[in-house]
Amino acid sequence: MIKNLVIVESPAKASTIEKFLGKDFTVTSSYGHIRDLAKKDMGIDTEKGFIPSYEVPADKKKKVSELKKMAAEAETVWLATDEDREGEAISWHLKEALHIPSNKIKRIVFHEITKPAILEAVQNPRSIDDNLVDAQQSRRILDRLVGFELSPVLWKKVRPSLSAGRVQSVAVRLIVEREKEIQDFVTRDYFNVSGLFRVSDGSRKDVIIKADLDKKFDEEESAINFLRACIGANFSVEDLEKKELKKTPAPPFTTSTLQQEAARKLRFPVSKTMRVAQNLYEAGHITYMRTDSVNLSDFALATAREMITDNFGSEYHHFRKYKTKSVNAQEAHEAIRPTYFNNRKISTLTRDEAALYDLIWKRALASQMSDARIEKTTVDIAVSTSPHKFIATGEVILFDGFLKLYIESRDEDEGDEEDSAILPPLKTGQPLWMKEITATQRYTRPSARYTEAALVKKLEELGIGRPSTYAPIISTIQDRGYVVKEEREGKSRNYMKLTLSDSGKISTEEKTEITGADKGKLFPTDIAFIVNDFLVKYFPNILDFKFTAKIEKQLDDIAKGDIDRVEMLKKFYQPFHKTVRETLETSERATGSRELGKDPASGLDVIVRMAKYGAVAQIYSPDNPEIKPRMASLKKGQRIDTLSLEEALDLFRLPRIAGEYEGEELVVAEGRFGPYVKHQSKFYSIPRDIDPLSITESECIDLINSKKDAEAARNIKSFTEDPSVKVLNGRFGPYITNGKVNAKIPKGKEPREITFAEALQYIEEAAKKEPVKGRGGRGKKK
DNA sequence: CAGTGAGCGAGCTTCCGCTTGACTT
Repeated sequence: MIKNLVIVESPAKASTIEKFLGKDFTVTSSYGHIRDLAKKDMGIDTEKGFIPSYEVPADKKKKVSELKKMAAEAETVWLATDEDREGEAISWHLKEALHIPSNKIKRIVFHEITKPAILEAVQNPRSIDDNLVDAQQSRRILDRLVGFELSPVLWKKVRPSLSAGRVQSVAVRLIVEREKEIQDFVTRDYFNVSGLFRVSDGSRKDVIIKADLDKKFDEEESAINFLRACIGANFSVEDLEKKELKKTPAPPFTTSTLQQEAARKLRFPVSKTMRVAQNLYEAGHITYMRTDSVNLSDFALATAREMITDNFGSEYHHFRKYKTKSVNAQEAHEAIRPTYFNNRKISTLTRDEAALYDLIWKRALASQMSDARIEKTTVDIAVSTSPHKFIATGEVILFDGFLKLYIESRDEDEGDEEDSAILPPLKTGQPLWMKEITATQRYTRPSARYTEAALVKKLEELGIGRPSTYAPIISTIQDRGYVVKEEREGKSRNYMKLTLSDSGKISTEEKTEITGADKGKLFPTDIAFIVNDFLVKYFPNILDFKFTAKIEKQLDDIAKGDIDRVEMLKKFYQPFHKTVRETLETSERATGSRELGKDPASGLDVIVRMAKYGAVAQIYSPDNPEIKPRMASLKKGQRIDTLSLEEALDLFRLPRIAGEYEGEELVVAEGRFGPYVKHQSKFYSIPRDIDPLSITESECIDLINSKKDAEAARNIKSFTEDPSVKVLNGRFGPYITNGKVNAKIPKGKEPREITFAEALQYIEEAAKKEPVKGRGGRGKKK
């Protein structure tokens, strides 16, 4: 008999809480949601008030029957699921699915796992908030309607098995639009001017300071003119400004900021961050890792204060309460922090766990530390022959504060880091000597492609997705073939560097740099472009970046009891469903077809489009179906949106006939393993250094003969009794084979002297030793 | 491994947000 049964969502949470509550309480967990909409007929009756039909998924059946038994035995059931929309719904589902009578139920909530918080929650039970549950059900139903009506449209109009949804389709849109932006970007070049100046105050050694010109030149000519003007000019300190700056620590981690920092500082993919954080959480080292809150418990604030004063002194402590910025935060948990700040290092952790723990520890503690105070000096350097000025900056840390512990990293596209050195003491009017001035050609850059973490950040800003779904979204869009994470090589590009030296000479140098190389970024696939264009065209409101925010507002109104759930769903579904029906009837099949131009040989049209087995280039006549179209698959790395006419025409240059040998054609073509020559139904790979488009007849014949020679050298002995049985020379020395089984040759036996009978015998013995070779394929393929 | 691409039709795919394990070539 159980007196008090407490149900929470997470088993790790359950064991912690059990310790706080004492003997009269048994604490168990639901492992998240226990029911979901049925798959059949969408699980929603759209005709009659959007009535959902729920069922317990197969992998939850056991858990639910366990919970049912416990609930029946208990005097009181405390539903202690999270204090947010989903948590409220889980409590309601528990009540319904476990058939718990209302008078046995007490609903309690807390958003930090500390003893006072739990005890207070038990003192203040309430009942289930039906409005909040309604809001969750509306969210769930709407997502199902969108996903299960939109996806089949894609199956029909684009390709089977594709998917669309409120969250994933917007994530894909972000990536596609960024890629288009990059494609359409027109680079501009300009010249950056910087100078090195010598400062001398007589007594000490000369000091060199670096300063940048306040003007960028669009033309090489004006850059050179400026350098010329600097020859023999006087340079002096025109103005000197000192300003005190304040730097404030970042708030403690939420799921999204943890994912971003772990990506920048530790190079973790978001999935790894979550896996490692889960380990730390289950071992009791950190608080819950799926949270949108920056709040710290009173216990955490007090222990942080103690830790900081003891280790750095009280001047380093600054009490701070952070407010969540993101609009849709539900704040059911604390920020991510170490459970105990005095656990600086934990010896039992793996390297990854230790690195992530260290990051969490520092960030949480630094958030309670003082601001850093920095003195920033800006020096304007006048040029006697020009109105432009050089500007040098220097920084001195007056008080380090939180910087003692933690510096937040920045993304590469958030602007160049200023190199602020320490400046020597300077006075207004002081002369400076020019050591060198350089004008370097630079190019403007488009926005950077999304990394996983940058996409999470963007989604969070738009209020799309939740802490528990950020990592799964990244996997989903990759699993569905919309996005690939990969490395792409850049191109080399020349730039000019003009240098004026202290001897008064200007030299010009041409240098090269690599541009456009990208690593670990998210790239859209061909199908992503096609699906996105299709969805944006026919379902602009669903694909609107503000769609989720609009829905969230309505869900809030439902939670407040201001609007009715059925009304809200009806208002959304009626026009949406109408558009789905019309799109199915009227829209053209989307192939992402692009016209590239004319084939000079035939005068026919050349297009590139998506076909059944992938992207193809096609030469055809749109007016005359009698002419059979020619098609060729795109090669790896080629994409519909970037393929040029020349590249498309190259695809049709193979297969070609390179000549004749022994009365048969030499066919040159490209296969899965690269280019090959086919002759007498045998295949000969063409090495990398020969271009298959220009390989000659004699080169083909050489290839064939050298392969035949190699095979002859391999063949030690064959038998007329059975031509499949051979003695061959392999990588590890001579062996016997019958095409299926390979056998070793006993020591001391001369390979040339093996008889047919001996060969058969060795093969039989070898077959017994490893009877399952090639048949042992057990495990299922994912 | 060396190429496919017509058309028919059965039966399948698919959403988001809560939670953890169970799996190895």
